Parts: sequence; C-alpha cells; structure tokens
Amino acid sequence: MPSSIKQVALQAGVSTATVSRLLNTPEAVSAETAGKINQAIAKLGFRPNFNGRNLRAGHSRTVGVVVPTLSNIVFAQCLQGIELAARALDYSVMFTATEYCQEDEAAAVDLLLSHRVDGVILTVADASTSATLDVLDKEQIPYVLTYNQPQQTARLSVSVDNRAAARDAVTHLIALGHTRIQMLTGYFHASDRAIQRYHGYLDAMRAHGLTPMTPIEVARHTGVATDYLQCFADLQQLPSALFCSNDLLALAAMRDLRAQGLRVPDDISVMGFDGIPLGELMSPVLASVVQPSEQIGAVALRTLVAAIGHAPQADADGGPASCVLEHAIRPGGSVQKLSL
Amino acid sequence: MPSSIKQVALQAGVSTATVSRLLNTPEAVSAETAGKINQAIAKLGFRPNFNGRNLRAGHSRTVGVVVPTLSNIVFAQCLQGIELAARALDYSVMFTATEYCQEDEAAAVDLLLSHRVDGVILTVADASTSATLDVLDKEQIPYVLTYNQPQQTARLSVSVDNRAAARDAVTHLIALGHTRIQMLTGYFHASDRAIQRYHGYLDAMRAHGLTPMTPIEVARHTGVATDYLQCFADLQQLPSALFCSNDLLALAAMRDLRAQGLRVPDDISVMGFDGIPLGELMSPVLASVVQPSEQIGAVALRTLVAAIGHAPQADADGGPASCVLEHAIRPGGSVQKLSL
DNA sequence: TTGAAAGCGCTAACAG
DNA sequence: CTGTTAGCGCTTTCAA
Repeated sequence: MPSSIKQVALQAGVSTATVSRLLNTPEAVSAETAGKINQAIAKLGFRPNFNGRNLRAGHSRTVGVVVPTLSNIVFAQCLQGIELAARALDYSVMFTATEYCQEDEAAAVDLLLSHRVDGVILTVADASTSATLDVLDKEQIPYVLTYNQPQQTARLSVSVDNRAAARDAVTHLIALGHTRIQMLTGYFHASDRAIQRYHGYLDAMRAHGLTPMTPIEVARHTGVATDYLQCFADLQQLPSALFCSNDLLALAAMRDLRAQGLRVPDDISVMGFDGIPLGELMSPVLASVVQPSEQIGAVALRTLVAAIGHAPQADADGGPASCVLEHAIRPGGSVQKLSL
Repeated sequence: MPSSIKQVALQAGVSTATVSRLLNTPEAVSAETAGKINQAIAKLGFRPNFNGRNLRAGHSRTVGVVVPTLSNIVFAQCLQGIELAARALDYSVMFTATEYCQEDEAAAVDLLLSHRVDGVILTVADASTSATLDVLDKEQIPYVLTYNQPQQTARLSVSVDNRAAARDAVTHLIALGHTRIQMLTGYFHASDRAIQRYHGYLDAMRAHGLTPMTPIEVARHTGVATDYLQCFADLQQLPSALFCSNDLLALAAMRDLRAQGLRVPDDISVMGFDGIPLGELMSPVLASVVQPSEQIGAVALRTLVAAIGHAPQADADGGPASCVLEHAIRPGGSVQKLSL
C-alpha cells in the first residue's frame, strides 16, 4: 500500500497542505521546509495518487483514444504520435480499439468518460452518422477526429484532404498513361474516408474525360476474399491500374494478383493510399498517397489539449481549429509507365 | 459538469448508499427502488466517476502498458492483444511508449504508478539490468514482461523461447544448404532478445559443425545505416544467408542489398524474426520465425489480472506463471535452397 | 432493504 | 510561508 500525503506530512512535521504546495507550487514553500518534505518523500517512496488529485481538481490530464484497430499500422503510428505529443504536454493516454464495431465504439467512449478523461481522440466509421459523437457533443466533452473529415459540422478533425489526395493519386496514374483505372476499396459503410477517396477518383477520371469504372468493395480485413478476382477472369475487362483505398488492401491485392499469375506492374499496376513505411522497403516500391499518420496523431493531441483549455462556449476567439495536413504522392515501381 | 451519485439520489428520493448499491450489487436493491433510481440515472445522464470509486476502492481496474515503440508493428499487435483481452475482463488500458530510452521507461512507469494502475505490462531493453523492474518489485506492483525472457528470476513473462526459435531458424537455413550464415542484429544492449537469439544462432551453427560469423550490429531504427554493407564489398566475404534479429531489419536489409545490386535470394538469402503479417504479402515472402504477438499480449494481460487477484506473498499455491508460447518457422522465397 | 456517516488522497480557500 | 478546514464522488460499515 503506497503512502499518502498525510504520512509524508507527519514524517516531515508539516501539514498536508504544505506537502501539496511543494508538489504543485514549489516556489511557495521555504527551502528549509522543502528539504524536510523531500526527505520524507524519498524515505517513504511517496508518489502522489492521481485519483485523489483528479477527483478534487475535476480534470485528469488524461485523454482517451479510440481507433478501429492497431493491426493497421496506420493507426498504430497515429497512436504513437498521440502518445509522444501527450507525454510532452504531461498528459496520459487511455487507449481502446473497436475492431470496426459500432457498439464497441459507444462502449469504449462510455468507459473513457467514466474514467473522466479530459477529452477524446477518435476515428469513427462514419462521422456524419456516429451516435458516439452525439454523446460526446451532448456531454460537452472536447474531442478531435482523426482521419475522419467531417463535411458539414464544426467538429474538430485532423486529416488530409482525402478527396484531393485521391484525385492526385489517380491523376498520377493518368499521367503515366493509364486510362482503365479501377478502384478497390474496403466497404464504404465502414469508412467515410473511402467514400471521399472514391469521389476523388471520380473527379480525376472525369477531369480527363475518362470513363469511371465500378469500384470493387471488399472486406478490409486482411485475408481479402479473392472472389473479387473473378472480375479479372476476362482479361478484356482487366483494368490497367488498380487504385486501392489503403495500402494493406493494395498489398493483399498484389499478392492475390500474383497468385492468379498476373504480374505487377507488367500486367497490372497497383497504387495504394496511406504511404505506410514498409511500402518503401518492398520491391517494387508500393506507389501510394502518403499521409503523415504520426503527425496526424500529434496534431490531434495538441488540438485536443487546446480545446480542453478553452471554455466550451468561448470559441468565439481563436480557439482550436480543424487541420488539413499535406499529403504527398509517392511514386513506385508497383505502377508501370505505359507507352502512350 | 457531469452529475454525481448525490444528484441521482436526490432525484430518486433515496440515499447515495442505495444508488451505489444499485450500481455494484443490484440484487441488494428492491425492484421498486431500482426503477426509480434507473429513471433518475437516465434523466440525468449519470455516469459513475471512476476517480471517486478508485480512490475509495483502492484499485482501478486499469493496467499500464509500456512498449518501446508502436512503429514496429510487433508491439502494436501485442498492444492490440492486450486491449482486447482487457476489455473482455473489464479492464482499461493506459498506454506509454519509451522510444527505447531507459529514462523514459522509468518515467513512464512512474506516471502509471501515480495513476494507480493495478499492474503493468512491459517490454524492457534488458530485463536483467532494468532499474524499472526493481522499482516495480519494491512497490509490490504486479507486472508481466512481454518478449523479455528473464533468465534468472521468478519474474512473470510471456514470450517465445527466443534461443530455441533462433536455433530453429538457423537450422532451417542450414537444412536448405546454407553454411555461411551471418547474423544482422539491432544493438545487443537495446534488446536482451537479440542476445538470446544470437545464442540460438551459435547453437545451431555449432551443432552442425559450422563456423559462426561475427554478427553485424546496427541501429534498429529504420533508415538502417547502410554502412554495414561495406562488409559485403568483398564478395568473397559475402555470407550466403543473413539471419536478422527482426523482420523490420530484414526488410530494410533486403532493400539495401538490392540497392547494392545484390539480388535476394539469388545472391543472398534473408531470414527475419517476428513473422509480421506483411512479410507474407510480399514477393518473395519473407522467411521468418513467427511469434504470436497478439496472443503474447492477450496472455500477458490475463496473467497480469491473475497476479493482481493473488495476494503478493500468497503465490505458494498455483498462482500465475510465466508462459513460453510456441513459435513457428515460416519458409519463404527470401531464402534460396542451395544445391548441395 | 435502506439511511447516516466516515473516509479514501488530494487541493484550494481562508486565516494566521 | 504555513496550518485549518471543507469537500471532490464514491463505497462501506453500522444501525435501523
């Protein structure tokens, strides 16, 4: 059983208030007293109990994080960025995953709220229909979305411009001579980003007078049901390039294509989205849209802390704002340059 | 400001004690009263404050997790396993990373202890010299090591048998006709696992009458200083196979080797350790030792919870025990079968 | 089955 | 600069 401020006070021969002062406003304590207290602290191995502190203070210097899964390195990097930034600001992180399950999403937030986190960072399936966000709104808990890029509301978010990024990716493919470009994506209902990226795909195709192809939706979880490859049985139908809604999907698709005897990029080009670091280690390098995941996390954390600092309704002044970070096209050998 | 048990009591016309009872031992409250209270709870949107509860109860149903980094997918998967298992047992997770920095390790544990987590799951650089573990021991906080496989003490840990696993890997290489096998590893001082794996390498080489080669130590952080490739300038010196202490290193090495004009596996074979899922999507498939990272996390969490349940000194009976999980060799095209 | 009351560890007025 | 005191939200005896 760890010792309390009371025992430290007793040991040092001062009041608990003075010990508390040393902990919080050391300059308000005389050097002599400080010495005695520090000695007592060391002797007892005292460590403040944040539960007591939080209870009293009404805040916890803790943020909650909710991501779909850590199996996708993208979210792991984001969490990494959050944790690093949090530590720098003396915040702690409670972490939860949802496995892309809506109920778990709500349950996760509920739990975090019971822990009285000061705010929440989360990525939801669809920001525009999320009951979870409504709860957060109603309870007046500051929160910041990551990856989600809400269209309508004034919700705080940190992301890239998914639509523009996808447009750039497809434009990149077009610039390399591709015209039959098809999108391979995780279920739209599980990711509002995927929808935005599809719109970007359409933008680029139309801007170049190309006919969009019907997107192929597959379960995002690895494995990747290879059923979709049926589409390619007829080689006449084969697109020249596949634009995938994320890198994991792209990698899985490449594997599946190879298993079908198709060569990448000779027979078909593949481009991803996310720009995971491993994509660059492979041969051929996975062409992709790089989004700065770790930075997304870091910025989200700082935005959240800023939001926590601001009174809920005092956002008339320059309070924290949503942030759209830069994306970049990473060319790679997984995409072939076609002779025109 | 969220409402408290007091306001619920007032609203329902009962005492706070009764509300508390409904929350903790519902069967001890009459149906009628329960109805009134539940109504009040719903009306007020009440959510218990765990800070108050923890303070009073002396435990938090929260565990702390400390990993080196989330940039290595291995630890992300482990954390994923921990979180899933924790949720199933109604535990919450506070997460911290150390970036392989010893001081951060100590600071992280300190912070977690201030939050009064009930226990800690952690991976340290070197379990046998970690001051952090000594702190945990002294404070009587239950903890479980992951990946670390302490030699001497009775410390709880969950890992594979690193030495045996490495031995199996190198034996696999030998079985495929390799004799000039060299190990490429992250700094030994940053990972006791790497040392154990090196011993496994030695075991296998010696068991087959082969001459061990001097291991190449490099900074583990990606980038991978390509200086080590100097070793290979003299093609006479070139090993036929490189056994890497982890998959990220293996992938980076393959990239670097290719950049040098060496073909994998034609000119040199590469085998990794960890068995990250992405290794299987690549072409060629990365041969590796698969360790069940997510399971390591899940088992660690359950072991920790068991340890929390047990009184510190009551481990005479069948208390929680360390666990060595099965590893598996994943063959892959990154390793060439040599004609003998 | 319910209520009254004490106290977990800490901080923030308010006095001195 | 320091002590006294009250109370954050909750659980848990002890009585009723």
